[in-house]
Amino acid sequence: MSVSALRQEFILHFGEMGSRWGINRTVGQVYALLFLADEPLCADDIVAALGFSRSNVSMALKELQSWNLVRLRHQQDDRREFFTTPDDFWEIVRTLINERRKREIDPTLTKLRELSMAEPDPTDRAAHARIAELRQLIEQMTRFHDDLARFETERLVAILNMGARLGRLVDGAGKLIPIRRSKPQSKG
Amino acid sequence: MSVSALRQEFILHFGEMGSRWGINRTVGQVYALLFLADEPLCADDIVAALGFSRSNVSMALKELQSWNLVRLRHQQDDRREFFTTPDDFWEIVRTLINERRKREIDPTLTKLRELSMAEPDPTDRAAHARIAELRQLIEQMTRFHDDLARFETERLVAILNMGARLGRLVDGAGKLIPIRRSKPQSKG
DNA sequence: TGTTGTTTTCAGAAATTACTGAAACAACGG
DNA sequence: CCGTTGTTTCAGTAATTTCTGAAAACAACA
Repeated sequence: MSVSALRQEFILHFGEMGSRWGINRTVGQVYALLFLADEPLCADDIVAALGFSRSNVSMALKELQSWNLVRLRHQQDDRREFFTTPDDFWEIVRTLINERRKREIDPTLTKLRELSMAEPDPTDRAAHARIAELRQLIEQMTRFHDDLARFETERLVAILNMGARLGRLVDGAGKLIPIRRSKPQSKG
Repeated sequence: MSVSALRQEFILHFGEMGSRWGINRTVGQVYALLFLADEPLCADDIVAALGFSRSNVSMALKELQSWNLVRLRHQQDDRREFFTTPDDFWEIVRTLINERRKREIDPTLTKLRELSMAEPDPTDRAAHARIAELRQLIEQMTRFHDDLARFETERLVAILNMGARLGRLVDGAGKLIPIRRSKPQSKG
């Protein structure tokens, strides 16, 4: 299978960026190919298009599945497995954020909770406090993420588009400006 | 220099997570050590604490400087360079986001802009459209980030703490709900 | 200028990660 | 049960990244 110059360049870019994104070249290229593909592809299509070994493609697909970045499809009267990426870009964004959080943040949060349990040695007073502060910061951010993740896409996009106007909700000292008839609130 | 059990565990964790975060073990451990340190450390302190070679520590410090994650300090009557991490956690968060964006997103945005310039081959119509859509999505998100990045920390934290209440600003169809007496606004 | 204390560079060694081909495995139709 | 078609596993190899020690470069100063 031949790949147009446009696709080629996109695919190669994803391959190169892969290492920065925490995936390898093969995974990056396979994802890019599927992302642009006009119809679902099977493993051998991918081998034909990219020239990796069959087993490498198999590994890459497994990795992409573990990231929830591809969907598996079966076609009528065909035993082969076909793969696509979701059509909805916002779904892809959500998936990426969730998976990265799972891999890059959650294990550290667990560790920080564990560490801030134990009563510190007197010489570690400051370090212990700093660990607790980091834990609180991460908890605050993940709580925010949990809140946003519940919104439907429309609402998220609307908030995104508010951009700088969000600042008007809050005064410079971090106090909420009352919206409609709710009571003013001060921060923790 | 000996390191307490608490610090040790924190440092080892950062070393292990390093590869997921796009830095290597040495860089992760050096950062963790500095993060918990009660006072600025020089390169030899780090060698003594972690047991890496002097040159490896030098590389790691250079890498951390390229990430803007450490501050360089000089002490009275001492030629050596001492390093610290910023005290302000939110500053660290901003730095991390900025640097990751610079490394993981901006190059791709540049590439996508380049690719969506060229007039596509007829067979690439759909792929071209998908690239353009991806470009727009990333532009929308980076624009949002630019907006938020201008806020002072107080304001950001207040927005973070609003969490789920942000959803009330916007109705289910993505329309802004008028705040106070401003005119209703519709999106894009 | 030379001396001393420091940081940086760099070529190669060590460790890790990515990739391959061959074999094992699974599902299905005769 | 066998053969066909497709997927996965795995041991070994290739490629890449990390780390080191030695040497070079640098900066401050007598």
